[in-house]
Amino acid sequence: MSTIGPRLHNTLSRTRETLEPIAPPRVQIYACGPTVYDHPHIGNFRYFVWTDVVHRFLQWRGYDVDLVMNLTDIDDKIIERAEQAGVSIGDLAEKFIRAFHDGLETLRILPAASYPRATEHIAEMVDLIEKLLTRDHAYVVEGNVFFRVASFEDYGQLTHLVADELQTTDRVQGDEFGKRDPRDFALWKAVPPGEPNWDAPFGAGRPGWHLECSAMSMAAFGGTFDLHLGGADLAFPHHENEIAQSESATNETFVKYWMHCQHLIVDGAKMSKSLGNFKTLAELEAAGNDPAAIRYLLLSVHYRRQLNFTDEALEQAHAAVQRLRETYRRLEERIAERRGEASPTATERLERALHQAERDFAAALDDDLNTSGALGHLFLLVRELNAVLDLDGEPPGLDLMIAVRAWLRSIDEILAVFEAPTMSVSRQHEDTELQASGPPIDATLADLVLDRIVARREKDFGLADTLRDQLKEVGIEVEDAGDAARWKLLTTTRST
RNA sequence: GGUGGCGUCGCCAAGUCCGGUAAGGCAACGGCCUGCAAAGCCGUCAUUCGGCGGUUCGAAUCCGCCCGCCACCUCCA
Repeated sequence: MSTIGPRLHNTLSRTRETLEPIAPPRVQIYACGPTVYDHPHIGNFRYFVWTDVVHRFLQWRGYDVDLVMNLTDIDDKIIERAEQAGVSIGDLAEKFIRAFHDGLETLRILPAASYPRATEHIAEMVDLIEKLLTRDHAYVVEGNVFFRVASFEDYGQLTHLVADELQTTDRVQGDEFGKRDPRDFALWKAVPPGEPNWDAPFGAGRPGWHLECSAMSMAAFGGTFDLHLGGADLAFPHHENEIAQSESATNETFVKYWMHCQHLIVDGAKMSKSLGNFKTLAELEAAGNDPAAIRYLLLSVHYRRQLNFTDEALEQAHAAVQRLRETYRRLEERIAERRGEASPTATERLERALHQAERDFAAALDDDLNTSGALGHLFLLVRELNAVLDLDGEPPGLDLMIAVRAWLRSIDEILAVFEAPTMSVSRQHEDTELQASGPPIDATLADLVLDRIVARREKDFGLADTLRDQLKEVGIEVEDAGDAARWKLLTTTRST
């Protein structure tokens, strides 16, 4: 690990700050997780992929990352949906927790160290409320407990929203429940009998939303920790309230660095069911999109910028991923061949490109996770590498090619887009073994690829072309490579 | 009304904090390679960064004004 940490944009100071963890090399990260009332959508996954990039990058950078992501498994929407569906809250939550984990796996998001659930930390939340009541930071109204925002002097430090300037919405007006100040928020909600509730000294009820993150982060890390992640929409009021209730209870600085990921929009507009532009990962997958292309698109735009998710952007991401994989594959092939005498010119050229890429890629990510910039530097190496691999009979030195491969593997520890499922088929034809490989397809189609190699060997180009057209019909493109053809899937990216 | 952000090549998108004369990807076009392709390579592709002023030897980057777009504003990542 280099001694100087990366610079990250801290929402608190609104500037880039050098990361200085409380107890290096450990970095404690708490990331707001999903409320499990529905299938996660692609916007959720932009955020989850980003938390993964933070996780993987800091790990790559030598930190010992301790990532905790909560699961909100009790809230108004969950209760509502469970009732509609006629299932228990637990079953509903369980179903969407599974969907969430499936999505993480699809997008190659590393598991967090733990996924604490709100319903498993009710006791800690009750303790926290009692502490706040004792310190006069909270008050009870008919079984509801509210946090008294006026009692916390620094309220608003994160988002700089001034109470008088806030737009009054119906939601605020309709949700008073006897609050003394509109800014006050529920720590504990008295609930009608019949709805799920937990016993507490101030009456049966269930916890307010903001409380769980304070309670669970404290359970994991104590009163103060390094880095708190969340979506842009959570800064206010969720995180503002977390700070207020946590610091009021502990008198400690709750979090050193806050980072927020900007939202994703679809075709230039906010994703919403009424606009018909609501996309879930499961739908995108079912439509035949490469998960790596989705991941690439989600991480290729700087996290503090809105990302416009379109079919065209997805296609472009797919093309970019194909290029990376193709170059990596060519490199592996060359390393395996080990033929030709190393050319000093090629070696020198590639060496320079590698060193530059190593330096610039890391520098870009160090500068507030500039993934777009980092990818730009990566592609400069890709071009040089391809050019050098094209110099037939004058390969770069083997050790250097191995070093380049090692570096590509290393950065893929962050990007996680190189790996692609493949299948291979072969056939004995006369005295030669014919081979073909590509992404998994139907065996009979793979057979046609082999038939085509035979046709080409026999110079029956008419048949070869017919077979190629036939395969193209079903979305498979064949690339000739002597007796070992490759195929790839034509870009089938479409979102729905 | 308040807060945050954005407007850079046909499309996507860095660069703006720390001013020095426009990364990268996709697409397109010409060439090499190929039986033909694909992939890859070589070359072409923004005298210009929403507009207008200002500061400066020099501005996409700093300052002012204006235009347009997006998001958030009390339980949506």
